[in-house]
Amino acid sequence: MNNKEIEKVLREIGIYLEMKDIPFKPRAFERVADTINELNEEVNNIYKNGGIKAVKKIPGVGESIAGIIEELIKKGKSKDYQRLQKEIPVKLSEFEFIEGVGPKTIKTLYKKLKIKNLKELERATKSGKIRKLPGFGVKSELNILKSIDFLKKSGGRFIRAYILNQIKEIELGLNKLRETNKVIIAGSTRRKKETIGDVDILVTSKNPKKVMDYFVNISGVLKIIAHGDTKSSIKLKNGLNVDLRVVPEKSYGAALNYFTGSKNHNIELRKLAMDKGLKLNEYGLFKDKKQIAGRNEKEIYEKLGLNYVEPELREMRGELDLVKNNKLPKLIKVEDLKGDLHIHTDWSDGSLSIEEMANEGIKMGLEYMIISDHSKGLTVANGLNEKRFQKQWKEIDKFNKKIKSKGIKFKLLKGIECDILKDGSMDLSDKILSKFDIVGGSIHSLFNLSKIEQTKRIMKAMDNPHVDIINHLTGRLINRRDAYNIDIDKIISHAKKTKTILEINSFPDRLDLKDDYIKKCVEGGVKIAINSDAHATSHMHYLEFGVDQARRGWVEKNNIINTWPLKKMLKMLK
DNA sequence: GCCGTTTTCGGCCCGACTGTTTTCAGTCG
Repeated sequence: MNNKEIEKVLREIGIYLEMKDIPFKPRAFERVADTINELNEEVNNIYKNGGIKAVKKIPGVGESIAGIIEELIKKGKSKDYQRLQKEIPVKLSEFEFIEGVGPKTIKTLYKKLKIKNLKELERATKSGKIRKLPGFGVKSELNILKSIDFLKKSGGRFIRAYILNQIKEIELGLNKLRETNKVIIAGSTRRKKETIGDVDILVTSKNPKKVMDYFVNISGVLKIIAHGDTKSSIKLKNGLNVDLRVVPEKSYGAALNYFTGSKNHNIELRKLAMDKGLKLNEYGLFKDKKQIAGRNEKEIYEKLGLNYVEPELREMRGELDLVKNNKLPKLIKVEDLKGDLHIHTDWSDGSLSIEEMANEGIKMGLEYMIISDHSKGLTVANGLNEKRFQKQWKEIDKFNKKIKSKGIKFKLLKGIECDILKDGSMDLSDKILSKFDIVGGSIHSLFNLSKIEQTKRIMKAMDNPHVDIINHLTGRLINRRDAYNIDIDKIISHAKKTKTILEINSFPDRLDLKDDYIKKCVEGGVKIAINSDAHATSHMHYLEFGVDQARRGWVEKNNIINTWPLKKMLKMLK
């Protein structure tokens, strides 16, 4: 069983216990499910290497849950889980995205109407049976129906980079209001997560009602979910939920901290406050009834005896242990990038010429760019053979000469995105690969090899003395395609051994490596490049999202080779 | 069910909003 499956069972056990009104236990299961969701390592491996003792070291896992996990790994099932399923045979996962329907409601629906899945819920809603239940009414029935309708149309999370402009527009509108003072996007958007479930906006204002009235009436609203004095929530036509909170100025920092999350980071902060005899909520840090901090985030951390923690780090991945010793990383910024090592042109599947792409790089203030078109194996992308590459080099030389004569400090380099073939050999010969300034290797075929084969394939490519970088290592497409099956730890340690650089591909639906893997690279001393993989000039600005991803992986400037000046960067290659 | 450099027992983060009630349970973040 993999982590996702184990997580699901534990989370559902928690929901079942909640249905049965059992106190505290649901939280215990939920907590472990959250932890496993964010775990870097497969629980399966932890168990294989260290047995049940190692499993118990996972925070929140004790005697009982460790037993359940062992059972899941050994037998693929859990007696406790099965017993609960038998008692209330409901497809919990189908109800997950129905707004306003939680454990207690699911239980009532089952007990009174024998509703076990979404289909039966929809039928009952349409026949007006729900409104007759105690505690329900016409409105709750309608809400459930709307929620089901919506789920059919969309579902899932949004890629942050693709909806950022829409969010910024809402932010701008709020900023223009006379009644608002501070306006800031909090939540997972501020933590720069690759995908976001909803948007949290925070506003300070002396006239919250006006702000709320404006907000629920902005254009593009499909439905008003809540409309209160200090909190409102809307659903936009594309399905995105946006929450707005208004707080007084003196609570701005506390509220920002609270609504930035993550939830687990906040919970730990509150516990820290409690240890000091204080209370932390979204209105401030309090000693008895007196507010001692909360105007800004920094003073809250300070009063808790901590340095400021950047939003990207607030995921309970060890940041609160490190911050106590002043050992948090100094995160990379987008201005630190001096070059882009992965650019396509109309020589293969890009849409613009070498010169057009290069000019955009100059405009962005980059000092160098690698032209890295596809190799011949990728025929769908008009990949280049040796002859065409040699022709392309002449054009690159010509451009560099022209630039130099104009006195512009910028250089184009000769690169390639070379296909890694099934057996790990490269699409072009070593002889020609040796002539490029920089060689990137990519997998564009045979995504479904076994874990052993795929891992071997990539490791062999790394062994090639000319392959400097592995591009988009795991091949995932967010919301569309899973990563290939690889042994990430083995590959990262092989990258270190062979001095191969790993790419953070900045394309919003790739963002490959993902943050956990980036953190592993940093910890393992593997060098990284942040590249745009641009096929048009607009894509070149995606570098920003690659940097965001890097920051979530605890990356400092020094970990990234394209923060170095050209000469030094080239020295870091094989 | 989990956890502990005060604790192996007695605590467990906290508040807003809705829809149903007529003081509150359920949900959400």
